[in-house]
Amino acid sequence: MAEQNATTPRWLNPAEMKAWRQYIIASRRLLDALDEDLAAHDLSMADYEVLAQLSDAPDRAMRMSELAEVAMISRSRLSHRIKVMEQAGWVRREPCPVDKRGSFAVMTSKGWKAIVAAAPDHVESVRTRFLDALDKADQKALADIFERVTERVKDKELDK
Amino acid sequence: MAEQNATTPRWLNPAEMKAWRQYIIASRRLLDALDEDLAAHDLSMADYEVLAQLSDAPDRAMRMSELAEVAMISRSRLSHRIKVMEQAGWVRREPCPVDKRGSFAVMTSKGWKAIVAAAPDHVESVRTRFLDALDKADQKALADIFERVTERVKDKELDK
DNA sequence: ACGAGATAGTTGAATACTTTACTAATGTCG
DNA sequence: CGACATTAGTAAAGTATTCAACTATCTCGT
Repeated sequence: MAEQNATTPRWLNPAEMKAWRQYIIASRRLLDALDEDLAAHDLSMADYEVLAQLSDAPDRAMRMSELAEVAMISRSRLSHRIKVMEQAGWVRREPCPVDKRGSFAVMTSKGWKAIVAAAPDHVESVRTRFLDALDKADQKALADIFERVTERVKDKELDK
Repeated sequence: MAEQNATTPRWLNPAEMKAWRQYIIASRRLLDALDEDLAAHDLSMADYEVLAQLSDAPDRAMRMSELAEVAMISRSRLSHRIKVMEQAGWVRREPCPVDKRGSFAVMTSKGWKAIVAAAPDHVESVRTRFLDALDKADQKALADIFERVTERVKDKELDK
């Protein structure tokens, strides 16, 4: 249960409200737009992230749990997605010899082709829809701000 | 189909990469955390947004299409959500007398109580997890940046 | 006034995701 | 060693969301 805010809540002042609303609205639009762009390659942002992480791993193989972790999705969800990626021929599973409970997701050459085909368009989307709106100072400011946000979110995570 | 990037793609340089990754990762964590916080009130971010928008409308009533628009979800999705909110007794539908195709979503007093109960906790979440990481200059910088992002995304939307 | 197209809203089916529970294997601590 | 808790991964069931019709109404040009 959330803590009781017994005291009068401190509503957002106009500047806070503007920062929050602009951020949250732009982010939704941006993410939707990036998803639309990726749809041309039959990918969602989540699937792209899974494949991108996998393609960066040694031998383009990764344990399921670790892949779920770095792609920031649940194990169950990853399991489902890998099932459909397997059907698409982009990935196959291999048992882990060391830990017999475990299994690897391994990217196939077809999967590699898929990510290589999608990546340039995706990067270009990120540029034209997001990065091009930022000068160098903005890049730095954003990186710093969201690094702090990550810290805060993580901290609060712990004390629950 | 996406435009062909026939030329060598311009990959992200380290500063660009950092801004993008910090932003995207922090945002996912943040949104997940806010959703978790709202779960204490049986709400998702999307449902909260629907109710918040509705509670701000004159007579706490709004046409379905307009509500979908401002809450940034599809009409179909809104239709489904309103069905469950109706079951929860938070909202009821009323036919529009002027346009007989149309209908209003109207917030009930029970729905009002629900949003009034959730809002202070939610605002507090937004503060502690996000706004508290920003000083006044950051607030301004963020608002400006994401205003530009919204413009860019909207512009590209048009030329497709 | 009327017919072609647009709009509002909903629905059912398909797909995606979450939750919960389960198996099998591993770690751990007396 | 050997019970007990923990971890890896999956799967079934339940819920949510998208997609593709579909109905009813409205708009507009002629």
